[in-house]
Amino acid sequence: MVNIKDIAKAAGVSISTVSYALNGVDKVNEKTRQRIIKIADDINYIPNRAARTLKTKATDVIAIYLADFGGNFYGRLLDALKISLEKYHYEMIVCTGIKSHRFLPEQMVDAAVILDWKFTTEDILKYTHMGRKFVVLDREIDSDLVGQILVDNYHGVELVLSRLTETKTDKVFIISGPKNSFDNEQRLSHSVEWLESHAIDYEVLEGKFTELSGYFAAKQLVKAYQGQPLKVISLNDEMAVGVYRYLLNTDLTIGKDILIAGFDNSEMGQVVTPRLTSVGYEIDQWSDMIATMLNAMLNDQAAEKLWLPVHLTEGGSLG
Amino acid sequence: MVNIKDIAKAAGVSISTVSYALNGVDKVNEKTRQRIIKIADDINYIPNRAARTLKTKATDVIAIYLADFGGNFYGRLLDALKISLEKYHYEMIVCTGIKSHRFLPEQMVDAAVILDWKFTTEDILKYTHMGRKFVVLDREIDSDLVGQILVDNYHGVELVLSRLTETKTDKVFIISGPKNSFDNEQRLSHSVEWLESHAIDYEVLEGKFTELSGYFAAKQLVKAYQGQPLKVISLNDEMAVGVYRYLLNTDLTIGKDILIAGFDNSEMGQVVTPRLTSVGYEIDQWSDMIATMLNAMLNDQAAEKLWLPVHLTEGGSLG
DNA sequence: CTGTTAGCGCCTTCAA
DNA sequence: TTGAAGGCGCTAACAG
Repeated sequence: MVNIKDIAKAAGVSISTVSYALNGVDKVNEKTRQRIIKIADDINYIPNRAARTLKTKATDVIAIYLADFGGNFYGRLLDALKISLEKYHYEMIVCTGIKSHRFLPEQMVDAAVILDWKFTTEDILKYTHMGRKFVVLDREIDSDLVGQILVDNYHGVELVLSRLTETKTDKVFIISGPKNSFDNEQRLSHSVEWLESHAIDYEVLEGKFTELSGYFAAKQLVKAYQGQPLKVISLNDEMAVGVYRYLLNTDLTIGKDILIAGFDNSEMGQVVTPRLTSVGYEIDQWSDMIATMLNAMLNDQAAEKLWLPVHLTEGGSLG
Repeated sequence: MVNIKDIAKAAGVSISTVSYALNGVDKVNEKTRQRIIKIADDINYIPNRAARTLKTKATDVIAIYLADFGGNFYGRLLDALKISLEKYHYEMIVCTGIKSHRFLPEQMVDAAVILDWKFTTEDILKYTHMGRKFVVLDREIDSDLVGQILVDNYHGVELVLSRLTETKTDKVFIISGPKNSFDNEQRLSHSVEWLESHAIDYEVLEGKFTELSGYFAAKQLVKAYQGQPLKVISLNDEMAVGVYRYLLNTDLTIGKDILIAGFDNSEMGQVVTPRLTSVGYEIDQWSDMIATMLNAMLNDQAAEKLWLPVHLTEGGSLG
């Protein structure tokens, strides 16, 4: 593998001159720089990252941690993050599994974005004290050293429930998600709080954030139907779509007999009829906030805790 | 950040003794080894990966390259690969984007699995000659230095078409996928060959491997329907499910008026009614083959070209 | 403007 | 069984 020494030899200069030339340090004659660059190019020189990292203590690589690659929700965020991080010249890698957490103390990556409930807060704090930088998207941490950018689920719940209960409401059905999901916990607990404080009855149907689990929840809904429109808040869109699908086999219709809203403003929800009313947020905005904060933190600015704004996209599913 | 030197000082030995002790080299007194290990543990020592890589020229990290994280995100394969690679003690990272291709010549990763049509064969061969190892899943390469493990689409097409044409067949509709997909190209070209060699008429409806594109293709099918069952090969399951969905709005039914089979044996296809007949293959087998071959190649054994076996899972969609 | 040199943290040969 | 020392490839003072 060709290295800086080979170039120096070929160019008849010292290795430091090569290093300066290649790194654009303004210390070397323009002509020799061009000559060196040409040679480097000709022999296909690419710097060894390990050596550079060892010296500079920085990799400019940011790792995104996921619990697993199942489901297909995080695809859009990952693609957006890739673009946002590139604006700051960071390279992105995606990791999963406990063992890969080592990359941080090993100094193989400078920082991490956490979307992985298996990555313990304890470890995050430990590595933070080793100089690694973190932005978490899936938990609240009581530390001003850890960046936090969270979907504003509180506001989202309020938007849905106040809209859903504009007309007289005896009861609201909540289709919940899996226990280990931060978003589920937030949406669920705030829904319950909101409904209790407004003295509205509710019932929780347990789901898993999958279309299939929404499909099964819909069976319960149909059973509960007694001639009056049923009001439902589904804690994500996929499950709401499952409800749509189940209702195709019945004579109940969305927007009339079943009034339902979801979260995430997913593509799926935009395609069904009537379109699903959903709490949305801008993925690109999220990824830009993340990249900007990481960049700030890597330049020794303070971490922050921010909420990602949400809005209600109205379809016809609330009538 | 604590290093080998700190441990040496704390233990009152030299750094080489520490290195031996920690790496299990059988050269150091068992008692001092235990003492050293204890100290390393106490002060939370974790070796610096850049330094080790620089010295050993190996990272034990394998990169998986994807074109993007959207659409047909290969979640199941990635999760399986993670497990298979762990058996050989390799770490896995997932990368996307042209710039991250640099990780290979930079020697940040030892090997790569390619599922990314944007990663050119030219670059793969170039990096191969620099000592990096590759297994490609999305193309055939005329080189015995590059590992290749491909879904046996030829056999898959034969299984579907011979089954589909058991009864008298005038014409077969093919719902194709996107141009840049290797699997699409193989399935499509072999379908055409097979049908031509059997003197059966065919028509290609262009799709994109998405449910929505299948939905649109179904409109064409319905137009073409003239009282006789229509025979359809969908080059993946998602599009076939799109056909199911569209037909819900019509009075044609799958398994009677429309006979359809797909590829990939996806979860979605197992849930619809009637279940979708589909060409399946074992993801775990695929990931094990990949990990085993990579491990062999990294131990200087020859690369191979293998085909992943397929089988036909019968649902009711062919009647 | 260019060269010499001292490490970064680790592994490993050679010597004791 | 342990230690000293060289070097992996690169960067960045410091000299010249």
